[in-house]
Amino acid sequence: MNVGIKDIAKAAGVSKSTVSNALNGKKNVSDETKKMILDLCQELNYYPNAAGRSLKMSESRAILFNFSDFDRSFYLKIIEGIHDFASGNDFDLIICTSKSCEKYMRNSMTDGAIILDFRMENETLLRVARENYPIVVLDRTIECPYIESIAVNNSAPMADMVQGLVDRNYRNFAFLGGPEQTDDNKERYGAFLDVLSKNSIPFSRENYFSGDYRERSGGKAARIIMFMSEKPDVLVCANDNMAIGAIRCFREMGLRVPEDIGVTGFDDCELAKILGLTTVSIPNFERGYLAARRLIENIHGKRGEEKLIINPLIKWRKTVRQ
Amino acid sequence: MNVGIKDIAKAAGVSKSTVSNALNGKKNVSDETKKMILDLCQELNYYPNAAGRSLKMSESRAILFNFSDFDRSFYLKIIEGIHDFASGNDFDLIICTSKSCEKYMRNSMTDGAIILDFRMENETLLRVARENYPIVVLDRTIECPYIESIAVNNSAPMADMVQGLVDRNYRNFAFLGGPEQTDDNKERYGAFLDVLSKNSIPFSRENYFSGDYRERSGGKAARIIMFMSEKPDVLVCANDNMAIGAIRCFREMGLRVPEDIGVTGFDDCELAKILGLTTVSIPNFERGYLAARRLIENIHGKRGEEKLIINPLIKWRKTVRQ
DNA sequence: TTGTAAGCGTTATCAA
DNA sequence: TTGATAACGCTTACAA
Repeated sequence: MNVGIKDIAKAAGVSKSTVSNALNGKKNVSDETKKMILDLCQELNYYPNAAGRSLKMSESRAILFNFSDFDRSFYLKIIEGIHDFASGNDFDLIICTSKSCEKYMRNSMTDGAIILDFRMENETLLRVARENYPIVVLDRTIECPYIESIAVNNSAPMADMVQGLVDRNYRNFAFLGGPEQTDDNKERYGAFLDVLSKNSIPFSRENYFSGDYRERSGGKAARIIMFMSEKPDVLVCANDNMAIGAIRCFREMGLRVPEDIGVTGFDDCELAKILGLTTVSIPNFERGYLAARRLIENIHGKRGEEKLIINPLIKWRKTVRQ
Repeated sequence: MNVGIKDIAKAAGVSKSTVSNALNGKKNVSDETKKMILDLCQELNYYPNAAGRSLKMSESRAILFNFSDFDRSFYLKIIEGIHDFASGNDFDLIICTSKSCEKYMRNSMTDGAIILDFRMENETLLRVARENYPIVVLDRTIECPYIESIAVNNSAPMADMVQGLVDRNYRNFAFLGGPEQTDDNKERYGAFLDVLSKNSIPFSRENYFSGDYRERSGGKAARIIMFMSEKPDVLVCANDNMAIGAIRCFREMGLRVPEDIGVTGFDDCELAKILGLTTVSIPNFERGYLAARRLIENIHGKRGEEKLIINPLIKWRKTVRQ
């Protein structure tokens, strides 16, 4: 149906092997024949079928990136970082958004994968990762020789930020968490609790709200807070999107930020900059770039580097009082 | 290296065909054998190799999306729309960011493609599109039975918006264009010129600035405008990102928007909402959704539907005077 | 320098 | 209900 290697062979009056050799720059083919074949490929508009090729070769010079949350625009920055390193190193990038991602990790179309999807299960990754299919995870840590992680240090900056809030005289804290199984959320919440307890500030579980990292769940929490008799004076959110949702909702309902209530986020997305949200800034382009570099090093057989940890900075802006 | 169908066959003591039949739900295999095979697949952690399969089948139930501009976060919305329809119809979505995209359009890993990348050449698309590889383009129109387009009506809303500016008593216009070869830009600029000429408002080519749709080029244009002796009273931008870049720069340099100069965009991205940018609102989730629907209809052989044109609305916000 | 033939992991056809 | 075999498009020994 499509023009294939054998069509070229026929048209050129040579064998398939010769065409293959010519195309792959092997030296056992005369310049004359080679030129003829190359011209013919152009003319007949031939393009090698990668399925056939990678079936045979089991290497593809391509990597896979998996994500599935479209609410968070920092994914674009990560993708850009991955793309940047990969294409600079002559690797293609394929992005997969579905759970059927497992299929693409096993089909010899890619040589390794970068995962940033909390719905992806550890078990799946452990099943798939192997000598010649390394994986880099961006949102967790997994003990496995073929899985590396580029971790973001969540605890330290969250602790510093909460301490900063205490120093700014906030005393009645609320926390809006993300999906509870995620390491991100655990670490952020853990650091938050630690600092409060270190400062002997009580925290009641009633002031914990459960969200899903999406803007909508920020609004939901804000609406509940509006009806609390004793309102918290600051809402610490496990990510920016929820913080933004909360701020919008507070303002719509007439609560001023930061005068009536402070709000903080985590991520430093585009909107955070614009809105002046106090938050923790994760360098996402760099994160993607480093992930791609690690993965490709692994694909080339370089193993056992030490775990990379990225240390984000706090951006004090105007959604908390000075 | 990976466990394959023949390993299962061997372990089960049956033939490859039987395993294949069992896995693909064919009815010519006894319940007993089937269960045994399925259990074995679980246990041995077998996963069919998609390269092998699609080589044989030349259909993959997957579609390809191509883009390459990471500055524009509306891509995420489009991806979400595509993903939504595709996964609802049991198609996988693969996203490709590089020019090597052509490779993936030809490798039988996908059944069709959606293109939104102005660097992709028409010629390439014409070469690739065929009976069983339909394409949907989102940023242009191509005459070809296998290429459909979901177009955004650029002219009408741009014309209405510029007329609205005239009605608001703006008289000295500047225009910041995108990449000049793109249809988007041509139509937006064309409509802009039309309305001015209809209103007998002169427009000098000196007031045309050339950009690349990225934020940075908005800043560049703004800086030039700052040094013009006779400043325009409104800057019409071919997209939001450039408008945002321009506004930031104006404000940094002490020019007030809209008091000293009006600014308009095109897209209605997230930031536009926050910043109160007057712009044209393109429904991107829907655009992606419709593109996926069209593409999958085409894959199923449904051809010759009429061209879809999306009509965006104008959002009058606060970067122009009332 | 070129060609022949085997094999990568599947599915489809047809015979048992 | 099952199994043997050919085929998909490609690369690669190895033979010519």
